[in-house]
Amino acid sequence: MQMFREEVVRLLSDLVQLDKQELAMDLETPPSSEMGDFAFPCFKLAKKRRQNPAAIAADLVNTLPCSNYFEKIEAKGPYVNFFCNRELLANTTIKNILTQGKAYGQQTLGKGKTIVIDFSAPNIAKPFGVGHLRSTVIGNSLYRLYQALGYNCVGINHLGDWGTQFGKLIVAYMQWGDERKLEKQPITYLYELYVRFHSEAEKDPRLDEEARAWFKKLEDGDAEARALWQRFRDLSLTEFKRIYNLLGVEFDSYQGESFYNEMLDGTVDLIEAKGLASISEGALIVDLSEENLPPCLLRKQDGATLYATRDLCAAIYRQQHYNFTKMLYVVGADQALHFQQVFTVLQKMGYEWAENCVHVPFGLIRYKDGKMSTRRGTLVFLEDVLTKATELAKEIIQEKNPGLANKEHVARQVGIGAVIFGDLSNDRIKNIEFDWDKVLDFTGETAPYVQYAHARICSILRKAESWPAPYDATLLTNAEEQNVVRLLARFSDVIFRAAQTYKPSLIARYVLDVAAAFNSFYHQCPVLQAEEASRNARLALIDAVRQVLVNGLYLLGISAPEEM
RNA sequence: GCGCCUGUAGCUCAGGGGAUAGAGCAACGGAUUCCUAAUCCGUGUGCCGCAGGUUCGAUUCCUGCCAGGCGCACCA
Repeated sequence: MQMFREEVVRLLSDLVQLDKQELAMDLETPPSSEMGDFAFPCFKLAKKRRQNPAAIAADLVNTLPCSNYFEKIEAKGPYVNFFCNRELLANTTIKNILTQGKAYGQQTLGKGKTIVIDFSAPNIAKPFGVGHLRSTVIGNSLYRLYQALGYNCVGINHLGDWGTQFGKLIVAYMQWGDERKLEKQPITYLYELYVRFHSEAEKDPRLDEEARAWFKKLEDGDAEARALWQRFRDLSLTEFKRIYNLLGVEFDSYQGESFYNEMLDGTVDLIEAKGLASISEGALIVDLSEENLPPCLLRKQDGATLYATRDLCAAIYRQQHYNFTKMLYVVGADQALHFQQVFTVLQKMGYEWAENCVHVPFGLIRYKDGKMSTRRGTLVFLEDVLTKATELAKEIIQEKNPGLANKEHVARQVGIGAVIFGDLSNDRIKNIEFDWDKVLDFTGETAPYVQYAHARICSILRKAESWPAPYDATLLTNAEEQNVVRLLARFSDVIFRAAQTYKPSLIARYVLDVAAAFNSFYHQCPVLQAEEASRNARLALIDAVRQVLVNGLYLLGISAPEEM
């Protein structure tokens, strides 16, 4: 597609007083393929030349030189519409996909640059709820998107393994703890203790004080506190890794908040040395009133550090350690202010790279009656969701394709794929109302829809005798074939835009479009039954679709079973 | 009160300042001697929250208002 775009720019730039950059920006995709592949709007020229845009469009069409890239260039109202040479488009697109394979769509513009992505970051000793799914799958997808652009990616799971909550947990465990229960179902049990702590603390505020004291002890290296903390952390991490394994998510680093414990004093000293810190109401803060922000708290009255302190410390450490050109924080939109404060403090400290830190926010998962709360115990466990989705997928397989080998495995791919896709298919900024019926719906705009298209293609390719064979993609000129080809040609543009806007949803939408275009084609055009030349061209086409679906689903962190 | 985000079909949502605003779900009707019917085709629905502004052109950008969500000092 790029080569066609460049050709349009080349053709127009001789006739139009606009620089090539601006020209390329102005090019549009017409609303319907009947209007061509590229459109150049003449409104800007109309102003410059003080002439009717439609007249300019007509004029341009007459004076444009010929090019074998386009089979037709026509004026339609104020637009000049370019129709790609169908044979050439089909031929280059299919050839590119089939020769590049998994690499199709990838670019190299990030070569030599490092991007740090901070995502998932569940809290130790709390169950992995559906709320954490968002950060995990969005972050994972961004990781893969930036890899596809050639960046060196570092995925960091900034575990919530430090903070006052451990004081609470230690108090709760020492008061009501049961060794055997902990052994048996660590996370669930720790969760129970956590919920119990909060309900009891409402009656007895002294518990909160005790919790704060124990966290202080933990921070000061108290052996008893430390041992309990280590135990909770190890048990939790084991369970998290099981979930990540189900989701197919990996990290380059599990350095959580606790990792920075030893460096915190140094960070606070540094901020003080720069004259940015002050005491307010007994706490150590960075005043941000100049920036119109509430103060950033570095130390509580009791001297213990806070979330912001650790994030500042971590950012500085990561810059030194990874020398990133960009760092993404995939964290809920409810923490927007926090990141604004942290980034502002970094800026005040004189770090120019602060501007390369980006908060990638997303909406909350909510119930009909409100936000999910770990404290109140109104949490849906992610593992339950994954299990139910997998079971449902298995039932459907049992019904539709009882002879399938590997049912278990495929059911997991489909069920979990559906859950991931459900999260990724809409703009991340929107809140999601958690609804079992929707999570467990596999029809319409879902992962199974895309996976099914892929499985069908694989099935045809399996049945095709004497394939691969030489093919002539220039035969792919009918409407259904061209629709598919045009979409396939656009893949790398979509990857670029999705990465640039941090929106995996664009890939999800794209992959739906490709699957839909294929399904239309499938019902309209026979492949195996077609006369030989056409058969081979269509086999090449669907093989290309298969590859793009695999690559696209991969970018979302979803697998593509060959049968389902 | 201040700040950030959201408002598009009955529901859930797409929509790169541009041409006639689109999907899925739900409803109804059709398609399988043929490559997986988890599919496809058809039927209709919109003061694009409201009011101004910028622009040749605004669902898209700006301002104000309304509604909902979130946040605003010792939680993360």
